[in-house]
Amino acid sequence: MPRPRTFDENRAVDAAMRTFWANGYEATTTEDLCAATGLGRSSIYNTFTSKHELFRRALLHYVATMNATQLGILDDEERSPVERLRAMFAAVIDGEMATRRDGRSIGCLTVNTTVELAGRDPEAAEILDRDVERRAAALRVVIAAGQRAGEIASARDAHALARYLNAVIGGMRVAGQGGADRAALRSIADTALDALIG
Amino acid sequence: MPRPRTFDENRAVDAAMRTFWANGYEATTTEDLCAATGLGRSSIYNTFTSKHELFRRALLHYVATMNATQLGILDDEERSPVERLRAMFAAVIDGEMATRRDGRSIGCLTVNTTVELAGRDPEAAEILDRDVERRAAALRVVIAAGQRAGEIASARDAHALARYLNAVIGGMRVAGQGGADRAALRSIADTALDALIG
DNA sequence: CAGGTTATGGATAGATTAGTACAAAACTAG
DNA sequence: CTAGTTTTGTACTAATCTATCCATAACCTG
Repeated sequence: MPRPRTFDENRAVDAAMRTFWANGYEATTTEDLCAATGLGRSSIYNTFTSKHELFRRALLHYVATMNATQLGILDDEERSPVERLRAMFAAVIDGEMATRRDGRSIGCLTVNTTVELAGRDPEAAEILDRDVERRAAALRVVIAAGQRAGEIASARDAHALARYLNAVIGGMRVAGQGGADRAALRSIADTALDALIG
Repeated sequence: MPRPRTFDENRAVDAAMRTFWANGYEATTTEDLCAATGLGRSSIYNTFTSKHELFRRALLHYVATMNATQLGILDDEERSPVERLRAMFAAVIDGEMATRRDGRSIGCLTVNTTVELAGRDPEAAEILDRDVERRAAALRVVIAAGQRAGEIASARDAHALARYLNAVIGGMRVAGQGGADRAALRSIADTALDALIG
């Protein structure tokens, strides 16, 4: 009996995600969100209750989709461990290039949110912490497999190497926002793997 | 004949810098800046003309002081090249620990600004680009010296290695804001150097 | 087709924002 | 001590921000 929605909630969250991603939380206005989603204020507040809650949904959507793609690459049994790490870096670089405009990328929403909000938004911080842990766990599995197979020569434990690779990815994201091009990012990734392969 | 200022302009810029550093550009209000500097609105606008201009001054102050300290470490002729790189990482880690509150650091103002503003603030972007270039240049000198001395085994050219180290530093900054503790940051730095030393 | 329920659009509220106007205070040079 | 200049505090403006209110439209079920 109720009047049904004329829009797809997931599409709206996706559009909001892209806006927050490109502009950050504070610099995104509710009107920006209306324009991006094509919805009116009423529909947005009726569906998502607040800007902050819509952001939370957008961030969850991001980690569930974008970063999940990277986890899929790490889980790909078809490739050897090091090949998976290379593929993951390649995906990061492709992502940076895909969002490039005026010589700079918009980076990664989780990195951007860590920098802008983690210190004063516990809800966002919790989502980010969980995501980091998931990524680190996936990396540890691949690294340990690589060590067993002899592909990874580093004697450092998988925990430390996973943390390190996570940091490198974050650094590449910042570099992309700072204007690094594909060749620069590729050379960062290649160099980073030297620490594992030797 | 004119009435003199009762405050030190540099101290005001420094206080503003810390506020922008901790909270970001957008989330810092002019009232925050009044509270942090101890000045009234009139004094701030009379001296700095706008929030944006004060931010520009604060960012310049940051790169001139905080990052200059790191450049000083890289130029320290007393130490061997690799020792300089280790000292630089140690300084980064100490900096992250010094601004830690509630388990997270506030990172680095240049990284934070790259993430929050570089894409839509050409003035900030220019300052950041120059700073990255200065840091990369100093790193290249140290790396080349290390390669000549045989301390750095990597055959990659100094440009690529400098870019890589810069990215790692940025990644450590993000990790610090994400909650990484001293041991975690130290392990990232140590692992990162494996790529140069072998 | 009618009744109940929700979605929607437009107007609006209330707070907060960056920035300004202005008068009075304060200082120094003569 | 006084004239001249700048600083400074207070009050204010105008815009913008998030969020809400309410009347109307739209839809499904029975």
